[in-house]
Amino acid sequence: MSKPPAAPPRRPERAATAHDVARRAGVSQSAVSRAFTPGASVSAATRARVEEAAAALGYRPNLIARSLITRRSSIVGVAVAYLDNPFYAALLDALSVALEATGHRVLLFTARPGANTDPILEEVLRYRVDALVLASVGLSSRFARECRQAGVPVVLVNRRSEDDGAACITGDNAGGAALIARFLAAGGHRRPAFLAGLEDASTSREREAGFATELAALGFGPPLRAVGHYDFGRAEAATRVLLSAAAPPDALFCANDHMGFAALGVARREFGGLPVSVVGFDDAGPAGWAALGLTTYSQPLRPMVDRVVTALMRQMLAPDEAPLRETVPGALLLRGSAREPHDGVSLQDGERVWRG
Amino acid sequence: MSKPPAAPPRRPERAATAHDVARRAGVSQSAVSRAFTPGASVSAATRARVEEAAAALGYRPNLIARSLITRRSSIVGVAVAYLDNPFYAALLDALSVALEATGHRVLLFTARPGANTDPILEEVLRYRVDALVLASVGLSSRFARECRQAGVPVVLVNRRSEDDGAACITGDNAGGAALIARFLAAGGHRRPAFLAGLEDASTSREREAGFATELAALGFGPPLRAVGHYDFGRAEAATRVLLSAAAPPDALFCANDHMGFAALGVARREFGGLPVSVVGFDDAGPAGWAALGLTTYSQPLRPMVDRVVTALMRQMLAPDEAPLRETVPGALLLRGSAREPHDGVSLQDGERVWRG
DNA sequence: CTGAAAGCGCTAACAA
DNA sequence: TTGTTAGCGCTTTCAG
Repeated sequence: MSKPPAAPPRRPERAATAHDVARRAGVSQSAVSRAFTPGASVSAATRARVEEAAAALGYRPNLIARSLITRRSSIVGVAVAYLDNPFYAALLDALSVALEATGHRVLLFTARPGANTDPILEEVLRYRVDALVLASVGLSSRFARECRQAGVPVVLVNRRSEDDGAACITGDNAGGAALIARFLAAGGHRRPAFLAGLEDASTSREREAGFATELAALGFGPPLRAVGHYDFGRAEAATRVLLSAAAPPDALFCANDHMGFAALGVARREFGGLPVSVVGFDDAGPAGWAALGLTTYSQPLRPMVDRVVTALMRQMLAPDEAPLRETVPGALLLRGSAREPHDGVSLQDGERVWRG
Repeated sequence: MSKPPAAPPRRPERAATAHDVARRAGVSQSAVSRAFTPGASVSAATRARVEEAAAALGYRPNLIARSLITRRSSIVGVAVAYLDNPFYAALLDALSVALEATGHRVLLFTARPGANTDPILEEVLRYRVDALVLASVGLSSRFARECRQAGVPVVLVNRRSEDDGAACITGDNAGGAALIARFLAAGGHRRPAFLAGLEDASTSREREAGFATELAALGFGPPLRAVGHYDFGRAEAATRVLLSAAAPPDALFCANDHMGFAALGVARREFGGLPVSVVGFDDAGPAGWAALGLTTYSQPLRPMVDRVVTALMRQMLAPDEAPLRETVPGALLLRGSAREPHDGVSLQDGERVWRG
């Protein structure tokens, strides 16, 4: 007769607690706590016994319980819209890495572009996050006040808030757009057009204003215009409308790269005979792919993320100082999707750029 | 004399607690708790008084405290590698939405491709997450055991684990790769090549095996081969090597779309004269962009995410049942980057597909 | 350096 | 339906 197979190891009813470890190690529960607290004063002997018992029991300190008492969760709430836009995916990636380096975790909230984000933010505050980062997500002034009252620092990325209680880190929307206007003019374009994102997004508005103002200064009339709502399909449709016009534009500045990719596809596949320059904004990953090659004004990821983390830390350490409001300069990267002026092209970090 | 400006409202030392609300509403603290618990029995009158007091004090239930006692955090840990790969960005987006619909939040962990993920997972378990989703991230068998002991369901996406304690949801690696082999053969290609991802990733290995096996069955010798490590730059370099050979391949099956985009760029920009078909795997967003048009075998996002959520729920409700292990079938989407056979092309949901 | 004791803010029996 | 009571697992004084 063979022995019956051993019963599978029953999962314990509950995870081991500091108490269990203490009992097994023959020390007090607070000794266990201290053994797992970096700076605490524990003798080597105690620590060793605790560690052994902890290992035997598979003990893992409960961070939930810890944050209850320390009132710090080490969690940063991050709300992102447009995760299908590679720029925001990359931003989230970089942000997550940077926050992990400061000992924080990311609690992710995906916001739907049009929708009201207040309920989401309401929810995230219940988790007692240490801070909030909103990437291309709006913040109502009511909610900004609530966050201030709750003592939760807020950093907006790529959005400007009316409320000055929140830090804002943005790319150089106005400057970049103006540079693009000069670039297109210098390249000999006569009929520039603008493809807008969401009408109520500060990014799209600032880029359009910068573009139109500079064009006017250069003696152009108001540019042609269509709205892509920061949506790929709608940007394709808008591009079709623009290029089908009796007098189509010879240059198209898209409010972001994501729409630029859409415009590029339509221009190349459906209007192949028509020479139209396409310029984007962001320098999202695919813009640099050889198969696409989208000329674009960059929002440099690393510097922006660094600023976000700095702003966060500053507000956590000195809540009474004014929040950081910074504009991070980018560069106009020449990738081939737009006809270029003869002058002003230079090399920077291996990339061809235009300085004007 | 004008009055001095009113002092800015001092942020309260601490957030209001259920106790504060109770005192103000003239009820017990547990009444407050019940007023904020969906199914609890509270009279309309009590609820009204509580809600009023809560609103006045800006009270927000502390979810940390709640999870301490309920032992459920409503948080799912999600570890993702390759967020720069649009497929995984979209997967995360869809997953986040699906989990929010089931009342869960996503605690995000970004894993670096090569690195050991155990320390990260160790950390995430301390947050007492209700479950763990690993997207293209490995799970050591030691860690799989730890999760089982801790009672934390684990779902792997696009990874197979040796350990059968974790649920696995994958695309049809073998079937898709075999279909691609038949597709290329039917299209008249003579020298197919394979661009591998990471050598130790189950995705790349299964796709290569399926491809090579089917080619052999069709009478081909072993395909040419290069390794791109699922990295854009290295995939470009590998493509260059393949296409520079004395007898270059006339078709290139890339282990994923991300490398396919790299290959497409190199093939089109650097080897324009050379007719080489490129096929990917995933159907990542840009594959469908008109400007790129990558023919690829899809891993359908929604069905996969649905399965992930199902697997998660099942393990949370019935921890003793065997975890789900499912392969989600895709389709070979014809986007123009590969020469096509005359026969077998059909239409499905507005997409041209090849069924073989 | 160590242990005892007092909570963090909340939920969940249990009586009333 | 309500209030009372006892913790969830941990950190943090405070004595010793």
